[in-house]
Amino acid sequence: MAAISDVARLAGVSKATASRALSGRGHVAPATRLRVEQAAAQIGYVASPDAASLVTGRTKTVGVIIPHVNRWFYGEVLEGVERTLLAAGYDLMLYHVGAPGAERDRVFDYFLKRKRVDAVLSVGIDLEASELASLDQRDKPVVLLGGSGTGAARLAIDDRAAGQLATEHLLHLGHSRIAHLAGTGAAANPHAVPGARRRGFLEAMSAAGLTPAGRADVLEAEMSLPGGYESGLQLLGHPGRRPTAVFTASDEMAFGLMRAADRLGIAVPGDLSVIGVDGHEYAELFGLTTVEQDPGAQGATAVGVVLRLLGEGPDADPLPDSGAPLPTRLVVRSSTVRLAR
Amino acid sequence: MAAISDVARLAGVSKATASRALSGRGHVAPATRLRVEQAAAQIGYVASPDAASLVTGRTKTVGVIIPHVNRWFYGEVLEGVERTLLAAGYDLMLYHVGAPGAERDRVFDYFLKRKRVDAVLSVGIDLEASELASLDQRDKPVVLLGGSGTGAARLAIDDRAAGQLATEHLLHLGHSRIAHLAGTGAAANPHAVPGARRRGFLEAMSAAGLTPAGRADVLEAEMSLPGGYESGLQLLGHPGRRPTAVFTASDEMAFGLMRAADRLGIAVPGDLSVIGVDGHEYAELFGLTTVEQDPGAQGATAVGVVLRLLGEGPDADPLPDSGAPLPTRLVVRSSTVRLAR
DNA sequence: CTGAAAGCGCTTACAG
DNA sequence: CTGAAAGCGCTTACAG
Repeated sequence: MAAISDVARLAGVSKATASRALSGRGHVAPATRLRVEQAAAQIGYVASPDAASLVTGRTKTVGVIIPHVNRWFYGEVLEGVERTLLAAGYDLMLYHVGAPGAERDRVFDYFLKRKRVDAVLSVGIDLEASELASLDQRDKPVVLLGGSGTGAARLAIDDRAAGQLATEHLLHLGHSRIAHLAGTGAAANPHAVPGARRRGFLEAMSAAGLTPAGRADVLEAEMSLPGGYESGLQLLGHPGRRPTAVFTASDEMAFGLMRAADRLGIAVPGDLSVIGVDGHEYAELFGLTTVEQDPGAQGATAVGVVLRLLGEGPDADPLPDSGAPLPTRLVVRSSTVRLAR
Repeated sequence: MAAISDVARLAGVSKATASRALSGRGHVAPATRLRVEQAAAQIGYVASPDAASLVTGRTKTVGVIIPHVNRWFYGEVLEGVERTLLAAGYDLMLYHVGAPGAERDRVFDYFLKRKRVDAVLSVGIDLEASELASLDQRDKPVVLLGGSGTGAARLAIDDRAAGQLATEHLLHLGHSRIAHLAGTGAAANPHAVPGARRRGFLEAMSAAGLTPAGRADVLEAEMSLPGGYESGLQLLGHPGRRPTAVFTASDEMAFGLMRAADRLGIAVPGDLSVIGVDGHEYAELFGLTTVEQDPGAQGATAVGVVLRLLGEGPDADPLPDSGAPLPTRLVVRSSTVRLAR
């Protein structure tokens, strides 16, 4: 394995000069630089990042913690994060973090505590105070994309507004009997994503002088297709009064709900209007109206913040206003129509 | 940042002893070990992996290269890989590798060439000879899960057999006019996944004395839902004779095809039987018959091979027979029925 | 512009 | 069972 000393010897300079020539830090005579570069190329020299990290204290690695990798939204984010990180010459260390428990503790207490990452990007995770404290203690930048947690830079769409907009769209179409399929924990934790979307729903309803008629109109389930399907069957299969429109907390839930409607012989949008949140890649094909967001771009933006906190990039580049929510837009397709009277 | 010298001082031992006590390598008196452990816990000491790597030459990190993270199959694999790697105390460095080109070269020439990973796990990538050579040169284990490439340990289902089985299932139900939606490049590269599945299809057809009637019966498209939708419209919208059954190279393609059929007023399975490959999480909900595989388990198995090549785990643990294909099974649901006569 | 030297934080023969 | 010393492969003040 070629070391920098080999390069130095071949180029007839000291290790220090070779290092400077290759890294671009410090002044080196152009002719010398050329000789060093040729020597390096000749023996296929690649610097050992570990050795460099040891002295610089920087690993050029960002740790990404994420609750699912096989869910559309997170996959998109991850792809945007990876692309942006690699373009900046950074490695991406991936950590899948589930529900609180031993495995999760291990990620925080062991993997993230070591000096292996320069920063942590937390995607869609509800960070507990102790976890955030443990990260802060390391004195490394922590950036949150979605999820919840206080004290770190956080980027997110306005989930409450998204829920409100989706609901208002349905109200605007003349619906009044509107149900909501919320994500798990929506009622218990009003500040996490499911809770915020649910609040938007409730606020829009009460602003319209409508209160969901009892608990039956807000069901909680996993924000996945099966979650939407199961809770959809529960909602639509009930012999009582049926809603004419449903706002689901995610597009995947909406797909499940549509499937459930199909099974029960309920036509969308004839008998039932459906709106989701996300802008899932399948939404267009299914004609799903949705409040769209761009997870890939969000991942790229979040990495941009991480990089700036690490002092990379144009010096003067200011941090984006993390107070401003990430963009969303209403995309109306065929799943929502004016209520027939 | 606490260093091992701090631990040593606090425990009243040398750095060498502290290192041995903490790592468990080499003999240390039980009482000494206890004192060192308490000292470490007291100051929250965590060893620097970079420093350790420098001397041991091992990074306890595996590089994973993958062509998509936001496709169901790959997401599942990645989750299985991540879980298994973390359980073994390894970090996962993620590299998204696309079509040949500058970005892809950068991953091989820069990121993977450094001494940062102990092994490389390539998931579903068709590795070129030069790329494989570049990895081999590093003298690190390389394991392939799916995809193609020669000279490295490779785990995969038998894609040809999967294509054959799917086709035979349709033949068995009395279908003879059967079309195939293949993945991109199937005809050009018979040894990569799309090509192997296509070969299985063609072999089963000719064994039954049937030849697909011209090119129209084998279309190529992206192995995604939109790919299946577009090529499905092309196939089913054609005014000529229509197939009574279709074998799609993936479940996601099948979903797209079913959507296309729906749009054209063709009933599944009444007018058209459909079978896919994968065992996608949505397959059950859509009633899709499929040749199921378990990507999560495959990822875990592949990591097992990597770990054994790295000398981890029970010594005597033999390598699994990489000649034997990974398991698949036919799951019959409502999308395939006997041809009405 | 260049070099000699120190040092980043560990682990591992080598002695004892 | 334990310690002193060397060294992994770099980078960075410090001189010159």
